[in-house]
Amino acid sequence: MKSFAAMNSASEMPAVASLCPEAGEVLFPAGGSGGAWRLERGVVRLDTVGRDGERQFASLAIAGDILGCETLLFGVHTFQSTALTRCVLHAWPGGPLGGDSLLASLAAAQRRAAEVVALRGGQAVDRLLALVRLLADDAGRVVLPMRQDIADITALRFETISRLVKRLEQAGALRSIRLEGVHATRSFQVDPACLA
Amino acid sequence: MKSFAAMNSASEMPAVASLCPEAGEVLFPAGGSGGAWRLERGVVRLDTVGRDGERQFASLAIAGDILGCETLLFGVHTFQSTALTRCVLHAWPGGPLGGDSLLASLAAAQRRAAEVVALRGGQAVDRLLALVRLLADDAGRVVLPMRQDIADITALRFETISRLVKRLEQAGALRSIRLEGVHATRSFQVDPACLA
DNA sequence: CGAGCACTTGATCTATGTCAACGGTAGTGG
DNA sequence: CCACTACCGTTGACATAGATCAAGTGCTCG
Repeated sequence: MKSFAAMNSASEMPAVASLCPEAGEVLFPAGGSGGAWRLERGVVRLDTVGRDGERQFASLAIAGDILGCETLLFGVHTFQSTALTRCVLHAWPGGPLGGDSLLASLAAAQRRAAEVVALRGGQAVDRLLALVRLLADDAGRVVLPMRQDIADITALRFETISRLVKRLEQAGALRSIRLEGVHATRSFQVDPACLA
Repeated sequence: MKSFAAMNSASEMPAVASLCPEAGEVLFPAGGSGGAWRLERGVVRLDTVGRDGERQFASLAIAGDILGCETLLFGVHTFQSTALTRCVLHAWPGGPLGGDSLLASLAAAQRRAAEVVALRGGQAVDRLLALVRLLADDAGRVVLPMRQDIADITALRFETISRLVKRLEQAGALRSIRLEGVHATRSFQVDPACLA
């Protein structure tokens, strides 16, 4: 399977400086090259991939996170990355790579990892709400990944996620909104009381 | 914020060059200073700490992992670290800090984080076995953390862990052994078939 | 020798998983 | 524009892994 990045870099001689994948697209396969990127907008899941191709959720990247930092050392991606919503990425680092930006990236990765770990413990509703909080923008709007991806992230089942989202909607914690180019069941206005 | 270069100067080197905490000891409180350390032996849990002092499991460090890398940038620890078994740590880095060692540390942290995430999904027995595999040494011996800590790591309950350990013992997957200075219920020889 | 933990074990409950059928939406091709 | 088709999501009935509650037991260390 050709990756999004491969298709783009192959056709354009100068290395591309930004990517705009759609939801569902594989950005980089595990073991492939592709350099490091800063995720400007959107949500990306990282997975480990077994020999038989089965993928296991490993981590989450959201706006501001660095993807593929390890390629600067090994040349290849440790994880497979898949866009869960429409994304925007820029090549990273823009300028010369300093120790400080690496350290900042490391610290951010650790904090993100801790958040992902927290998404997999406790009551099911709380996990879903924690994810919603993580993905909501300043205005309290969220574009959720599809039910199955939420399930993979939270270690629950997609039927459970479906029921919980409905319950939160009926409780007024989420209000469905329509956003251009986004599946109707995935974009919500979050009740302010549920945030922070 | 202190710079990368400033933290590298001789005046900022830690006074102590190694630590040997016992199981249960808090190594560094969240928000405290203490520099970076390489965990040579043992297991350490990292927790986020709320205002009311409640701690939430965030990650795990095992032999070879770097603790408190972020102090090189921020000067303080992001997480509270607690020894789960007897440990040995050395100040890190020993020599001058290169970009490569930072990158290697970042890559290692990401892989460790993915493993921790995996410990919180799937059937309870499989999670416990995955942890055992993670902690076992080359000879197939493990010193497990206490039941409650295993429960925190795997997002299960200590009663469940207790039952599972017993079940694995009765199935022959684990055989209790006695090690000097280790609680009798925590050291095991792992059946080779369970590893790899 | 006694106190305090850590661990074990049993009985019972329930949140979530599982299975199965259906419904809606978005994209496709006529 | 409409019909077709694949997904994706919803919903119900039922099953069960693991949680919860409640006694005990037995290390370990003072």
